[in-house]
Amino acid sequence: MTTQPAFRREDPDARRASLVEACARVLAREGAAGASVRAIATEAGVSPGLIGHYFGGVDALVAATYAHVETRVAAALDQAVAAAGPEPRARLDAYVSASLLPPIADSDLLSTWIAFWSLVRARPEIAGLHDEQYGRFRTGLEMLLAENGVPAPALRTTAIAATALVDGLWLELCLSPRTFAEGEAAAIARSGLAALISTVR
Amino acid sequence: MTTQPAFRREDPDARRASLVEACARVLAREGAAGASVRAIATEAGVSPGLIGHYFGGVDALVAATYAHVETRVAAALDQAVAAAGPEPRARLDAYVSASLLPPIADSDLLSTWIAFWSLVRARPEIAGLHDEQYGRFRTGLEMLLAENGVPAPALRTTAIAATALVDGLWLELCLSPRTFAEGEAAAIARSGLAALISTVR
DNA sequence: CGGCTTGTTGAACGATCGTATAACAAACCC
DNA sequence: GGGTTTGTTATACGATCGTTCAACAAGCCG
Repeated sequence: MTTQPAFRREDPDARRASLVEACARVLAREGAAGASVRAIATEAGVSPGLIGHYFGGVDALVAATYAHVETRVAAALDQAVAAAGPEPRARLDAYVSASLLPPIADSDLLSTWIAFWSLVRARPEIAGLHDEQYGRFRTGLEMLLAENGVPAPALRTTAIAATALVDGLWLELCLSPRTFAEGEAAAIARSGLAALISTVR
Repeated sequence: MTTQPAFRREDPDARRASLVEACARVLAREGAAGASVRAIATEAGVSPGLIGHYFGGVDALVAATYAHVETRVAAALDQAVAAAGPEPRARLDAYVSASLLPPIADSDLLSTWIAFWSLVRARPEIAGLHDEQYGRFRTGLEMLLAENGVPAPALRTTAIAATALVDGLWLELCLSPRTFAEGEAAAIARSGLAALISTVR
């Protein structure tokens, strides 16, 4: 009889990734209040001490989880835009629609965002992470708007308004999906965006 | 020498209100993670057991705090609209501007909102509270939009878009005020709203 | 003034929190 | 294979969590 190993030594990056994914699952299932070191470690099938070993604390793990999820969202949006073809308007619509349809418009994702927002308010050093992420989204949108004929002077404010429109819809859609019919939020965002563009062009 | 009373018996409603206000202060200062029974009781100058006595648990107190803060916000918005005079467009602009200027656009308020959003996700029975309040806001906005010539068929979607625009700006303004110049968010919201209206009228 | 009601206290409870750390063992090198 | 490294486990620790409850006393009523 061969005794199987009690545990495996994983590649550090793979281990970190699995902890991040476990954290995201716990946040989605139990909310920010339930995302304890023990709960996350159990979810990852790992000893509690390992979280301290890799991240030093829960807050850093939550921040890393947010960064990871945000990266995935950005990648999904980029892919949606790329798949929309060369037409500027189709690209912009694809960006907005993808933001408000699964898998990005997902209640579970909101849990990660809420946990991170709590951190932004409580830990000033984490606020910078949010500013970076928000700036990245806005810059991407500015490029799409420029393609669509929005003049440079109006680019910043139009992008801010469009981001707010999409974020506000996304938030409400995640908080109470029953408010909207299938795909309604995306449709509202598309026509709202058209209105924003047409008056500034 | 007269010994002063060790405590006072307060009117139940007054006591509830003072606990709610203490909860809001703790949420603003320490965030959702720091809003413990003991912290709130200390903030209110009261024994920990009293929170259980009046609210039965922390979650119910947070929910009551959200309801209270939301009522104050709604009252402030109503007052801003009333003070704007009879002109429909001025009333609508007043509503939007007040939403994005102090005291409503206040980082401290966001803490209460975040704590409540966490509850909405974790406690299904609390989700109804959110739906009610969101519906109230949207209905109020629908009336202002109707005054401004938005036709009935477009009322619902326009109000949803406008609410999303304002909420998205409010959220971002509270999370990182440095992104915006003084009053910039309100100005963006006003012109964005003008765009939404003009294309649907 | 004396008794009653009950708002309020403060301590105690068990559970769970985050972190630190000693012991173990898996993987690697020589 | 034996020795070394270090990823990993498991436990222990003190702090803090939410809740409960018996005792106390403030205010009211007869």
